[in-house]
Amino acid sequence: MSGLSIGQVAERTGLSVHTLRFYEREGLLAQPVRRGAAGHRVYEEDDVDWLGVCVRLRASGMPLPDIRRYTELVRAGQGNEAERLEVLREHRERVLARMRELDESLKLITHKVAVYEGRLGLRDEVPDCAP
Amino acid sequence: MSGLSIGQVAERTGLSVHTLRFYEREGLLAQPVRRGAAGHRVYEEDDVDWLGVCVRLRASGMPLPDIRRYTELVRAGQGNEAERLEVLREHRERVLARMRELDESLKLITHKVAVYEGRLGLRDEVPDCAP
DNA sequence: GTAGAACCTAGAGCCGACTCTAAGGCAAAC
DNA sequence: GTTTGCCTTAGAGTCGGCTCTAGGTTCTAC
Repeated sequence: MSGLSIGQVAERTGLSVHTLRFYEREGLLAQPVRRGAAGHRVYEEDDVDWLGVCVRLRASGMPLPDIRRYTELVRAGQGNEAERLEVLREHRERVLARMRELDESLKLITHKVAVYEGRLGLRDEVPDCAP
Repeated sequence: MSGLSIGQVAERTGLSVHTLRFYEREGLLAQPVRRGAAGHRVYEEDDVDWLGVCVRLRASGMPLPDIRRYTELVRAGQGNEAERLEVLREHRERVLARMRELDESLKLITHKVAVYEGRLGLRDEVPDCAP
C-alpha cells in the first residue's frame, strides 16, 4: 500500500537521507526495510512512526546505543517489557536531571540579564545581591 | 595573595587540568594567568569565580565560541554592557527553547513508561490513548 | 640527593553523531 | 538518446569538546 521512498521519509521525519541510512546501519529500525525493484529502500508508515519516536528520544539526549538497545527489545517482541521499562525510566531520570541542570544555569543567566538590564537603566530596580 | 596551582583550580572547578589549559588556549579566561617562578600557572580566586561562570554556561549548552565572545566583552571593560546583555538574552532564549524541547520529549517518555507499567500490572489503570 | 608528584608545551587522538564524496544504476521527461 | 533526478554502496571527512601523549622541568618529602 503505502511504500515510501527514502526521500519521502526524510521529508516526513525531518531527518536527512544520509541520516536515515546511517540510522539503519546503526540498527535503529524496528523492522528491516523492504527493497524495491532497483534495490531502493521502501518504507512503511510504521517506519515513519518509529523514526518519529527515535527523533524524540534523540532530541531528549538519548545516545544512539541506548536507542538501539531499546529498538532491539521492541524488535524481539513481547516478553521483555520490564527491560523496556527500565531503559525508559532510566532515560526519564536523565532527562529530568538535565532539566534541573538547565534550570540551575538559567537562574544564573537570568540574574545576569537582570543585572545588565539594571545597569543599562532598562529596569527600575537592581537588587544585584549575592551570586 | 591567594595564588592557586592549576591542580587546585581543577579541584575547585571540577574541570581537569587538561581542560583548564584547553580553556585558556580557547580564550575563556577573563584575565591572563600569572606565571610563577618555574613557569607554572598561578590562578587567583577571581579566576575560579569566572571559571565557575564558564562551567555554568557550558552546562547550559553555550558553545565555546560564544563563551569566548562573552569573555572578550567582559575583558574589554565597561561600555559594552548592551552587547553582553544581548549575548546573555540570546542564550537564555536557547536554554528556554531547549527546556521546552526536553519537556515535549518527556511527555512521550512518561506516556510510554505509563503504558509499560500498565502492561506489567504496576498500575491500576492504563489510559493508553492517542500518541 | 633522590623518588615521586605536579607542572610545562606542542601536538596528536578520541568520541558521538552526523555529513559528505565518489562512482555508479535506473527511470521518466524532453 | 541524453539530461535530470533520485536512488545505491563503501568509506572518508567534519565538528565540537575535550583528553591524552611525549618529552621535559620543577617542587616536596624523606
